[in-house]
Amino acid sequence: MAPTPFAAALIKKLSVSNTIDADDRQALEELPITGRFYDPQQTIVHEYDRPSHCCLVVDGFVIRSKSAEGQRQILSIHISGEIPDLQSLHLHVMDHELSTLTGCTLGFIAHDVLRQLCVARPNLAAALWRETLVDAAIFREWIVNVGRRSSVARMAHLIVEMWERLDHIGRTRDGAFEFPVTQVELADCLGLTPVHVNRVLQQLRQDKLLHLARKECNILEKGRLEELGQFEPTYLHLSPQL
Amino acid sequence: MAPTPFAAALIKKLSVSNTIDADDRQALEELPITGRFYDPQQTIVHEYDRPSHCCLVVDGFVIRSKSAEGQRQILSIHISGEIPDLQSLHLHVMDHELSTLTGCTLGFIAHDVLRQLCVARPNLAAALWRETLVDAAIFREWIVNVGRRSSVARMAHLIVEMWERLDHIGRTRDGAFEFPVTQVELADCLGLTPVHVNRVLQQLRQDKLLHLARKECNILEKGRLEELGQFEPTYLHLSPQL
DNA sequence: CGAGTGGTTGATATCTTTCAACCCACGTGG
DNA sequence: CCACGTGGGTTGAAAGATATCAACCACTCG
Repeated sequence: MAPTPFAAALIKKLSVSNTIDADDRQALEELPITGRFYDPQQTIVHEYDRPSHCCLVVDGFVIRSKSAEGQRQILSIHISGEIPDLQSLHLHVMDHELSTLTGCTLGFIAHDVLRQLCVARPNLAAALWRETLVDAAIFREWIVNVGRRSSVARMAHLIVEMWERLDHIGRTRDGAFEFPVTQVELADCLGLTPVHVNRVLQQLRQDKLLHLARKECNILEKGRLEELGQFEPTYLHLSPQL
Repeated sequence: MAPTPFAAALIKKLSVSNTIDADDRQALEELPITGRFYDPQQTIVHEYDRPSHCCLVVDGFVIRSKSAEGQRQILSIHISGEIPDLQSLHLHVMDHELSTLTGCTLGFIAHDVLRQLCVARPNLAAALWRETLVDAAIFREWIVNVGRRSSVARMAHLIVEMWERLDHIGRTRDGAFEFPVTQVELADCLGLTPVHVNRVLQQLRQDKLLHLARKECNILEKGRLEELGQFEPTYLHLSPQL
């Protein structure tokens, strides 16, 4: 059986932080996944839902979010190969919303199937657990980001994080990556106002650190951006050894 | 064998959100755990450490934190029965610091032992995985807290969260609970300044919602505090059904 | 061509921080 | 038993960062 693009994305992403052997790989390739295309800005799973499937991102950007004081806070941005609602395997009620940022190709995997997989292949169970732990590590860093960094540093940190994660699955090209996000959405990631995001981006552009426009992000000075955002990649755990 | 206070705390906490049967319970009671007392403000595990044991909180308060722009951000507060560095089972390098807030009785469990337990008792593996997922859910709520809520709402939310979590393990008594935390530490939880925390607390005291003093927190009007902090308990997943 | 979405701008308001001082309770040592 | 040192809490004035409001601009799509 030829590997589906679904399994391929999942395997590629899992392999970044986990050791996946041939048998694991085969088990993943045989996983029944039903695909579906979603338009931008669509809700995939609502808060309080009790999903029976997990959602695998194959293409596009997916976000998790919840609201407070009428404003939305984006909790995480998910990219190809990730399973943003993997937690629903053990946390039955959704405590936040899952939606598409851009048009997305998604694959849905039944919870039962995943549970069986975890029993049959403990190594994959550990890998999936680990993925949720990396998720949590990123949440921690986002707490620091909105809690303790200035608006410019926040933006710099977010951009470098996205670059690092996308780079490890081969979705960057010389300092640039596709990032079709509006300033309103950036504001929702960073706990800022859209107007202020605009000004922050102008400053970063002026300082020749970053150019974000037309669904594309160009990093001009990665080193200085990292410094500005105090970016320290340990928390991404981008290697099976870490 | 009489159950140690270590196992007892762990079982009590796990039972809040998980279904633990008699065999599970026995397996937990037989777990080799070495106890140790820690003074307040001591580091248990440093950032970049590679721990070989997990740390079980039996008594006292433990925090996870990391720093940015010279300021500390507290990421979570852990209470009796929790294992704050359970993630180190699969994430080998610490991306943050673990330390005591108060004097603490801690129990240390070797990673190997926990891994064996997960293999031998899949139900406990699921329970532990679930605990790390609840952790992540709390991180998400904290992102919302620092990202989108006003200083007063932040404080209200934090206090109600602590009340709920402590209440479920029987550590509250009529609207009050032990909470030996300084204003500086609260500031580090909420992404605020100690001075501002002081003013927020004064306002909450004036409005007769809350009185926090002498290591004790008195909740005067739980309903209005919840409203003020927009507290919605789903994210705590405080029942095996959720 | 017109509507709509996303981006930009300037003026002003608000919230939170900063800084510097002061107070109070507690514990310790002379 | 008092004097002092210390940690935590409190206060006021001023500065700074970010939010708010209300326009306006520039594409793109139909």
